[in-house]
Amino acid sequence: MSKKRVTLADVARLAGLSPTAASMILTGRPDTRLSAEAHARVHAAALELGYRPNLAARALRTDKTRTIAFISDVVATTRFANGLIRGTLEAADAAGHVVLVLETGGEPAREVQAIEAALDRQVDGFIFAAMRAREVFVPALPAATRVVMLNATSRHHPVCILPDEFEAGGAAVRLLHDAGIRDGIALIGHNQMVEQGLFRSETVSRRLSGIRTEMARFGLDFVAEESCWNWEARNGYELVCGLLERKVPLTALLCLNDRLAFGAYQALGEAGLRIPADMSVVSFDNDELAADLRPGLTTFALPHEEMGREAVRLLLAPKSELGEHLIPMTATIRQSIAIIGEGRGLVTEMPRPSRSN
Amino acid sequence: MSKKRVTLADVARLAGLSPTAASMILTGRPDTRLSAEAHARVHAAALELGYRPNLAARALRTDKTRTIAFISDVVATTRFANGLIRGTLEAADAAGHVVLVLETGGEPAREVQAIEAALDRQVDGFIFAAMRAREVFVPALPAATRVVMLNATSRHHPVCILPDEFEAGGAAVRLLHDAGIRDGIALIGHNQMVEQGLFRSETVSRRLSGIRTEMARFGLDFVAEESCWNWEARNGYELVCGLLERKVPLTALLCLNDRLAFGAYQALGEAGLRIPADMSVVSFDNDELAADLRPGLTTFALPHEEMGREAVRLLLAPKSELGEHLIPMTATIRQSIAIIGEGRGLVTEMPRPSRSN
DNA sequence: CAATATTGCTAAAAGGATTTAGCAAATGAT
DNA sequence: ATCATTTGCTAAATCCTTTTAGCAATATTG
Repeated sequence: MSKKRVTLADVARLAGLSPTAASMILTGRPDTRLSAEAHARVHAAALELGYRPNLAARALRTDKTRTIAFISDVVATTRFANGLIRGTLEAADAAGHVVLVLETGGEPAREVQAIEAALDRQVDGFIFAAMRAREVFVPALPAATRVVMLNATSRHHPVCILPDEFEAGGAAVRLLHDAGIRDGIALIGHNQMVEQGLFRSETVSRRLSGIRTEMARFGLDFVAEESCWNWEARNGYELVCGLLERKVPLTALLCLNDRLAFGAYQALGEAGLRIPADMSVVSFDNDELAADLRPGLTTFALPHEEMGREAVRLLLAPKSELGEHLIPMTATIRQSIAIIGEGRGLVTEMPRPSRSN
Repeated sequence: MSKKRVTLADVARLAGLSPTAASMILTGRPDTRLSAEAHARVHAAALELGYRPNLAARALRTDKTRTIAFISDVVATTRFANGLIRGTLEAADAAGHVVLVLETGGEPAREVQAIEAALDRQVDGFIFAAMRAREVFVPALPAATRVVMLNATSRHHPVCILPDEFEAGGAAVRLLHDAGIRDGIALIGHNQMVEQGLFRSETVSRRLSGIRTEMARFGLDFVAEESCWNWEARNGYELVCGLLERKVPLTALLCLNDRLAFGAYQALGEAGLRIPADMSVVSFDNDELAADLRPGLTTFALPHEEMGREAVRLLLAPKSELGEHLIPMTATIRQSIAIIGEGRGLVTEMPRPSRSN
């Protein structure tokens, strides 16, 4: 009938024991010498009263909150890197932790604020996530703070998680090669600066490096390398229109992301070319879009969800496992490549939640 | 040099005052009678030591954490309702609060767990969000708990925020009417069950109701009402292919979401029909997709971001403002309607973050 | 049997803030 | 000069849990 919260003292009283005993039993201390009967009485009392420990009080004493701070530029608030947060939430939940999500828009001032807000709340660790894999500036933190960089790197925090772009780049080339394609392959979205790792994501330069390495291994050459700065649908459209106008002999398009590929689809459609009969297309990201295109787009997914899960695992691991953790990118095979050889890394498509409003 | 946290006692000591005084001054109590000099000394000391209050300790005493629980089915982890969380984070940040994000996948068991995890951490209030606006089951909560339903409703929690679908439905019809279109309007995605509010989102039934009311007001009739259960691109494609086969005389397609519209684009494209010259299209959602289509799709955006902000405002408002809070949906005018009259509610398109990996 | 170990449990302190009750000095009223 | 207020500040209690140190009773050992 009383409106107050049930406290540990209440449980102890009902069990006829001291709060000390109740605490030891409920927190499952190993070395305690309390009787089996005491255990039973305390657990029964806790159940009967519906006891829930006050985590603020516990945090005050133990400095542990079972709370993780997820600090990102725009991960939670754009659709792009959504899997990162999905994986993080899922793994945190499984580990009995909870996630404080803070977005900074990449602004250093807000970043500092976010970190302070999290520190004030005694979080157990930090995950710094970035929408595009990149070096992220992390303001100074207390020495012992546990930190994992997710889809990001940092000079001061060596534990980081990245997609294995080099391998995926090679795999994309293999997919075309296995399909019997030898000539007329165009690279869509190449950019000198990016390739040299000067701008944007460091990982994309690895993707390109993987592509070139594998092309060389097979003795293949690009018939064209179309460069652009942004990777939007419009850019893909314009680049492919250009190629068609110049009558470059094309067999396959290796697009650096799905939006470029979407633009390519539009250009090819308007030119009356059929995919994959007249042209094969392969791409990266596995955007939601890729499944809706006609025909479905074969593309290498960024393993965001898996990366998020791994971030939580590393953050809560007993000792930190330093270094880069590369997560494999798997191909989702659809119908955009005229497959002659057998597909590798084939993944059946996952059902997605459908939407109605 | 010491590694320990700076505590209020340290500040008080440095200022030559009691912790009581320091607390009163730093929390900015109004009625205190402490001297101006004392204020100055305490603030100076806090600054010098870099004092940050321990929120766990404060929470223990005051039961306030400046933390909000955002509990949703799949909002944070799908791209669809992303704006909800963006708006929430933004407004919470502005109000000096922090957001605990918990996803339940809509499973009642996980919902209960999530609520308990949040209650254990003494959150100041709950926002229950749903991907599609719908009645959400909320497990019992302590009586005084502050709750806002976001894009959702609940029998027990009267404060809710919904998009103004009725109005938007009418506005979509007006857009076509203003463009001089009188005949050959097809409704794509109609569904009897949805319209009666029996399934899915309650708000979509309002959207349909707004559409029909406005059609009636103008004395217009649909030339066809194509029904389907899912609202994916493939459904739009199939429905429009069907209409074309049956040679229904079409002028405009009123699609119930952008994915259906995307499918319609594909079907029209394959049939060699041009938008908007041969066919106007209008739709709902303002999916990212809508901007990438050729031509750009005119569509009514779900005001998710604004809704998220409003949720925080209502949650933290001094007294709860009961009832439904309808947020207007604004049209983003692109090129998919042959505009003859003048466009209303025209919104220039916002730049979106571009993406490269 | 006396000395020692073990068992089963508890009192009290600690963690860091807020808040209630109240003290001493200065000021004002009579 | 005396009593009542006001001013400026503080001691101590409180929130709830964990943890250290240790007590009393029983069991074991020499």
